[in-house]
Amino acid sequence: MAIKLANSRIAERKERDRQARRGQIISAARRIAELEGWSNVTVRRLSDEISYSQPVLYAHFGSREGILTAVAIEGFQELGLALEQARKRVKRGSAVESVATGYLGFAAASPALYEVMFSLRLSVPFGESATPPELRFAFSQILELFRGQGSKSEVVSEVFWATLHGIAELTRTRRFPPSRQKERVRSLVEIFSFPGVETARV
Amino acid sequence: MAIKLANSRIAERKERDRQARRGQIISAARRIAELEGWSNVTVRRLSDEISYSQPVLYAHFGSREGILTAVAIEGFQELGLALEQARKRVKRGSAVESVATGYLGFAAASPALYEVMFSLRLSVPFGESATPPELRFAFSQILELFRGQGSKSEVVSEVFWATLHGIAELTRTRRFPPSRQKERVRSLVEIFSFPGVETARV
DNA sequence: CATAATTTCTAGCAGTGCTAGAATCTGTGG
DNA sequence: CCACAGATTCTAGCACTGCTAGAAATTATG
Repeated sequence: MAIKLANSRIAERKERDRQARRGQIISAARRIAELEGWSNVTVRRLSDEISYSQPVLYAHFGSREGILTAVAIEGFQELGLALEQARKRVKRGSAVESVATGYLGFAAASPALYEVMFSLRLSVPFGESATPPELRFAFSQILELFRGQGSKSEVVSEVFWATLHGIAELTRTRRFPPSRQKERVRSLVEIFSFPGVETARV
Repeated sequence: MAIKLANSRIAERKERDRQARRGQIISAARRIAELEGWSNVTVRRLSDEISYSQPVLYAHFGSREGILTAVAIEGFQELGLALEQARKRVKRGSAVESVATGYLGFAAASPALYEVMFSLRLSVPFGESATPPELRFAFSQILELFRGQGSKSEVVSEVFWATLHGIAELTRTRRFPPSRQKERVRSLVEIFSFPGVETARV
């Protein structure tokens, strides 16, 4: 018994170390990507940053794409939380406006993170069951906004999300000048304010 | 004089050959990208396809990215023409609907082309004067749709474009199931039909 | 035809993602 | 404390990438 307990403690410690290293890799990847772009996130570079050899990274993530996917999922987690906050504690204006601002703020604050979340196409369609729960959670925050729209709510949510994504992407890739962003949000909020949506203004 | 004329004829022929080869490269790149993805569009592969060595490609485009940029610009040209057609000969429904359908049809028909048009960020912001005219032309087709909106027309056009781009991207990267696309377009058209926009239905 | 100019190719560099097999380190029995 | 078994980590290398200097071949001209 004592042996088994000692064993499990060692196993736990190993697992902790493992998770810590995993976190280091992901965080190094995010940092480099945000500062120097994803093309500079190479396996060799990451292995230097965490002072391990390359095969260690492959033991963790299987491939370079596996690393990017892990970062992307972390990003969806954070986006979901940000949208949840924006929706729940609406300070001024409508919930739609709050979520829109939160979404675009997220994309603008971490452009490389946002890029990896949407540039690499996960193999599984969003509608299916194998979709990462982090992605579902983030989208559910938008769905919640248009709950009162009956059967249309899902389609309206999709179009709203598409608009936010479009603005984020066209801003990130410099097709939109950043100067008019506030006016875009105003226009977007106006467009997506139907009866039944929480649009009460203070 | 006769010599000079002969000279210029030779020069012309060389220029023709040059342009033909340029076209071959671009078209090979498009074909491979559409069939096997952009990661399979390598300089070596292209040089094989056109039966020339690699340095010839660099003489034409300077870099791999130069090739992709040339393809992207060709794409904007075609998108602009497609939108112009969609806007001018509106068969049934509103011009907004026609342009939306045309836009999404273009993106769905040539996903790799659409990808390269927006994934690689050209260095120059869209608003500035150095923007490729092909891109300006394409956007002007959308601007034309909301001409009657006064000072808001530019912002509304941007948001409309963003929505189309968002739907196209989220569909391409499998976040949206393709099944509901018609409903999305219907919802989008409803949302963007203000007074003053050509919304006359047959 | 010989020479000059242009075009094209060969061969190679430095870097990439990835992996097989060697080396090392860790925990456990005596 | 030591020797061994198993897990962990590293070294060294493959096949590929974008790109380019200098050699070779082709073309046009006196």
